[in-house]
Amino acid sequence: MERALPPLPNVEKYRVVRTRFAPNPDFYIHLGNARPALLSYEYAREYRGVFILRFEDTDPRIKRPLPEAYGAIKEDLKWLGISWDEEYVQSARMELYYGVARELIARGGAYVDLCGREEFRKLKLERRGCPHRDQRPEESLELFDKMLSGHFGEGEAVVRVKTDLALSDPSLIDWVAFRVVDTSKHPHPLTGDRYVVWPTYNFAAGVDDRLMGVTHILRGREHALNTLKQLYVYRALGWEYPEVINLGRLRLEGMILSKSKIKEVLRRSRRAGTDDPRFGTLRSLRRRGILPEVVREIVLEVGVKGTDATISWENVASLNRRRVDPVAPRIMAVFDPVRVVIRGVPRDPSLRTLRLDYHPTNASLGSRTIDLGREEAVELFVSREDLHLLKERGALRLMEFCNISLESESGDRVETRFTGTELEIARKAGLKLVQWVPVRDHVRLDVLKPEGLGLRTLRGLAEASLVGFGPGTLVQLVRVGFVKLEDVYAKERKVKAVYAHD
RNA sequence: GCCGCGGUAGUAUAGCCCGGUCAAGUAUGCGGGCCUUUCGAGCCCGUGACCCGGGUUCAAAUCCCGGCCGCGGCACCA
Repeated sequence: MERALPPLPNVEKYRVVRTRFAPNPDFYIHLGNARPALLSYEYAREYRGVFILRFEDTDPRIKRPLPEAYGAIKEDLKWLGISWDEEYVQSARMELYYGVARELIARGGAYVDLCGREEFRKLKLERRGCPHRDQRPEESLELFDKMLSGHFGEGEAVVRVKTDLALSDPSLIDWVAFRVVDTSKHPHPLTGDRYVVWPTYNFAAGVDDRLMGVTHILRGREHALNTLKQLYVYRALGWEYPEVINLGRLRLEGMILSKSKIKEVLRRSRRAGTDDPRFGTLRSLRRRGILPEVVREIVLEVGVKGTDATISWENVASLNRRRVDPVAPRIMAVFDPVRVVIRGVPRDPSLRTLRLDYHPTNASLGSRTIDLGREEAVELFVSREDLHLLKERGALRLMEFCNISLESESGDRVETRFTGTELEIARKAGLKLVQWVPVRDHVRLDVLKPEGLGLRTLRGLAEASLVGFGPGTLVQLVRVGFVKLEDVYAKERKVKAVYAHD
């Protein structure tokens, strides 16, 4: 059951509701980004409004855009079921920002400051303005043009928005709206070295929200201060600020979500990709077989709140399992395989050729046959940990096949005897039901499984029919868990999969 | 230097704005039962919590004050 979203504030003030999602394309987006994205989209839809996607790529130096991220983010949004009506890239709107800057300076709402970061900081903490604060707008405009023409190097000149020297929070005082970035050294992936004067987030985002007619902003709580900053631009230009809803953070327990940590893992581990199953990126979740509906469900459940929420992986797995269980084919696979020889299995064809459904209730998934051959002894693999069950009780039930009892065991050779096919007898005897894989016909199966911050490859064997499924299929390995197939090599009889959850 | 947020069962959260319907809801976990050729899923039953202290009130998880603990953010990142 999905919770209904609370109504947006002051919708009646606007002709149409316009919301936006504005990621920095410096990296792939993660579950945390899904919250504002999904909520903004949902609200736009609910109010028959407009949803805008805006790439905020105005820092070619520190948060340098990743060329492939633009497309990857769009892909991830589509995966989530999000579509957008308008799309913008800030680095393509530079002239617009310059125009607004000129107007703001002309109105005395901003000035060009040549004091340098440290000097300004010192003055600011004493609540004193720097000399440039009082220069005439014409002077600032002139300096601004010099900035644009490349006259100043990095750190030599900035445009500051005039706020209030008496502000108790010094970080608000005359914040920087434009700075110089040496794009000959740090070229922007889209515009190269065409621009050297770049708007800061607060300027570009603040201006764009106005220019794009955004009515309701849903963004992270960490932006609370930014709203106050942007308000000075709005006031100076006589604009009215949109409605703002600050959202708390969404974390995923046991998963690496932060960009910096992901990048660190990426640096350290050669085989890790941006969709590494340990990450909380949307592509990682997708790779692990988490359904987009589940992400949606979680985000809507957590709701439109300013409080942080930590989602437990158990919860994610549980929600996903509920949706996946009815449609995932069930296959037997064993890990750490041990060969078990079964004597005395009748050569009855109905016993030696098993026809098994892929799902107990979902008939549309079909079935497969397992041929156990006609040799005197039937040989199967079971998992080593299940061998203990056999040793403890002296007997075991091989699922869908027969009951066996232990005869002898030495080293890796386990001799057992067929004792019948009756499930009821096994039940009454309290035998464990165990999955198995025939020796004469099976495929190799490697499952990549995150364990804490590590990653392990479980090497095992699976029923041969596994190669009949294509990459991307979610299958349930009986008594093991759900895995998503990644690579299926039918000829080589090998399958690679990623562990989804229990 | 400054700004802000939060502390509810093992875990994650709802409720708090607008005090009574909260002897606190949901999910997960755990225990038990039913069902089942999985130790899974489903269904049923059960388990277990309002950080501490003070105040306001007929009544406080909810409002106020203090304390303790945890977390986040800004200052030419977005």
